[in-house]
Amino acid sequence: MLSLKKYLTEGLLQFTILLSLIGVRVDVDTYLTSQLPPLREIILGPSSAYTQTQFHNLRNTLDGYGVHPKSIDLDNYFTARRLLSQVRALDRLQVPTTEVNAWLVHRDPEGSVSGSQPNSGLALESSSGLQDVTGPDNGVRESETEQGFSEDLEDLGAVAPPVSGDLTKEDIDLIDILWRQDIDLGAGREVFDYSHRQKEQDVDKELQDGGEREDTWSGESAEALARDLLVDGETGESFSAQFPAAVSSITEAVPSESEAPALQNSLLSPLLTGTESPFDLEQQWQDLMSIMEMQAMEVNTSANEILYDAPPGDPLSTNYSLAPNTPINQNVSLHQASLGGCSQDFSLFSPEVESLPVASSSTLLPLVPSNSTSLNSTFGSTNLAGLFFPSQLNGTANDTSGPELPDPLGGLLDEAMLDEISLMDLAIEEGFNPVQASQLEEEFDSDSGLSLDSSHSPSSLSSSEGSSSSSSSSSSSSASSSASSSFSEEGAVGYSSDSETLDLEEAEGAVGYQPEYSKFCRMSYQDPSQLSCLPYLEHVGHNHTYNMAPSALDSADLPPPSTLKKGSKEKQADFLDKQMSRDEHRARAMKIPFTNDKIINLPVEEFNELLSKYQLSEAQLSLIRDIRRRGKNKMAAQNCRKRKLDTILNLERDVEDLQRDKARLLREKVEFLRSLRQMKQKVQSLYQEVFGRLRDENGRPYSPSQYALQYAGDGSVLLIPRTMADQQARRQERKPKDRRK
DNA sequence: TAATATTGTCATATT
DNA sequence: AGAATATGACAATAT
Repeated sequence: MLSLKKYLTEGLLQFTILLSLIGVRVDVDTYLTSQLPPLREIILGPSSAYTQTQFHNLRNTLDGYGVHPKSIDLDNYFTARRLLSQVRALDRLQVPTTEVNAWLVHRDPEGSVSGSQPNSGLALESSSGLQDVTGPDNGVRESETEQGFSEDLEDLGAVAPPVSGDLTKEDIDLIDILWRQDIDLGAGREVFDYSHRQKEQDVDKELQDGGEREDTWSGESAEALARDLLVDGETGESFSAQFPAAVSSITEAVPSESEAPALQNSLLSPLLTGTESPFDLEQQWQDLMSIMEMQAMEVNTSANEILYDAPPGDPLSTNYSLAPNTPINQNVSLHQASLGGCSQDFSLFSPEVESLPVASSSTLLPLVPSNSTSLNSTFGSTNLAGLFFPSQLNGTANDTSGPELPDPLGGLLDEAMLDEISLMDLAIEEGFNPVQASQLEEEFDSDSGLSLDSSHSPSSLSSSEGSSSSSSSSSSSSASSSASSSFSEEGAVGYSSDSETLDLEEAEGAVGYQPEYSKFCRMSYQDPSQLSCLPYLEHVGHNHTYNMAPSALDSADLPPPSTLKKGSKEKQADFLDKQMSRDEHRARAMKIPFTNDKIINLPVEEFNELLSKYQLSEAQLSLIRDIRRRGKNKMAAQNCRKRKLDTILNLERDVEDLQRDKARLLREKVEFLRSLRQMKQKVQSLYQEVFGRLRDENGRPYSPSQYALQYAGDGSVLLIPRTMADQQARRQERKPKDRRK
């Protein structure tokens, strides 16, 4: 048996956890408010309920255990889905619909940029938001560029393919599992929590059911990846054939700003011709992305590394690494001077790299230490990438660790998230099955926010006093499916027999139902079997019918009279005496002419009427009044305790829901980051594509060190000298800094 | 028998 | 003002 004290204590702990969770929420909200307004509602709903919880409003029914009204949960579910779809929408680059116009606004044949400002090119590019993706930049640098990227992406009209969804699911699942673990480990109360056990059973089911989903994509994606990799004959760039980058029109502006249709064709033809249908391309992209995601997951072994430090085999993550130094980046910059900003990203597309994730992560880890040779061999593709890109570009991209703007996304990876991620890593290390995880995630999502919704159930609110209502507390009571069992267990005086009708009466202080109470009470004591419904209430089977008249007990509690013979009558009487409450004994001693049941449960008027019918001594009247008072208080105490218990259980449920929400938000956050990474890569690739095909009036390619493409707000792309780009970049850099200070 | 859990009772506050 | 109810604290009882 579990003690109520323990329960209370646990409830308090849960409440504390809840508060802490709320604190976390603030952070999350800050990050996601713009994109995810509903999240705030989801979280605030339950939290607000706690502050306003009033026991008066709680139903005293223990029913509803295991009952999960799903209304709110569905909201959460759909909200999450919608948000995810939005995120994924960002991921889809539909370049074909984008019109790219390259204008040569200003020409600087002298190449002063490269000469006077050797590193300016880098700075410029990073500021424009392109370079950071490719470069071995550290976290700081990356952060600065990221903003520009997202904006640029929006300008490009990026739309998300469902591809990323498949990839991220696995990750999400893993995170989910971790979270579940966390919850399970932290929930000591589960031992006696009936509902909790049910949940656990559900989880087990989920684990069993969800084995089939994930296996399919990984293998296919690898093939698709290899098949999609192309190397551009002219530039040497390796890029994915599925690359949706279909530039509808690229206009090179000569100094006179006249269009050059020839260039347009030259640019577009290679991209558009020979590519497969858009659908296939997207599918292939999905596969590719999925592989990259998988790679990232497997490579990451330490909690903090997962997003912040880019593991050697995870080029994607390098973009988000907060740690200044990443082994692979260092190696690249030091030993492969030619490695271009984009080269690293493109390395992902190389079959070698792709094959890595398939292998166990252990193979990758040994490479982490600054072992240039191993890295080179492992990431041979990077060498190729370096060759593909002009040296100038590479040089600029390589290492510019100047004062950079903090990555706007960097804030997303706060301490809390680190913890979460670490958990995820642990789960991975412990051999969690991604397939199961995915399955869990599905179930998990569907269940999230259950209690939240239930807390808002109208019926519960209307129950007692309209003045204030604690949504959380009322939720459980609203579910009256198991009302009968719980009620009978504690012998609760008809209070909760009919939650709906009684509540209304109670609100008005009506006592009309009380005459029924004795019946309920008797029945409840009569039928101990019902007590077993709730494990922690089994003990309630004791007969505490102190206030019940002996006559009532005779009919109700005694075994069949036939079995009792004359000799047993005395025993029976003794038994009855023992069964009687103290007040009943007193009443009998005082020869009270009516039952305690009536004394206690009769309405005032009837009670007074009853008293008037008899000639009672002062002592008798006093005893009757005490009996009535004590009896009512007894019921009140029972109800009070029941309400308290409900409140605690509801709080516990709310905590679980909040934890679920937190996990979900975390998953979404990770997914956001992942999408952003992918988008940056795509934009970088597109940039290289477009820039590499630009030709001046003499048919010669522009030098990356002297010119740069710049995205305009209207979606167009301008070819401008790096000097100008540099200036603009600086301007953009300062603004955010100033705002912060 | 000790420890724990449950229930009853009282005092008090609230409705 | 009085009755009913709620609730914390403690006692009594049961397991």
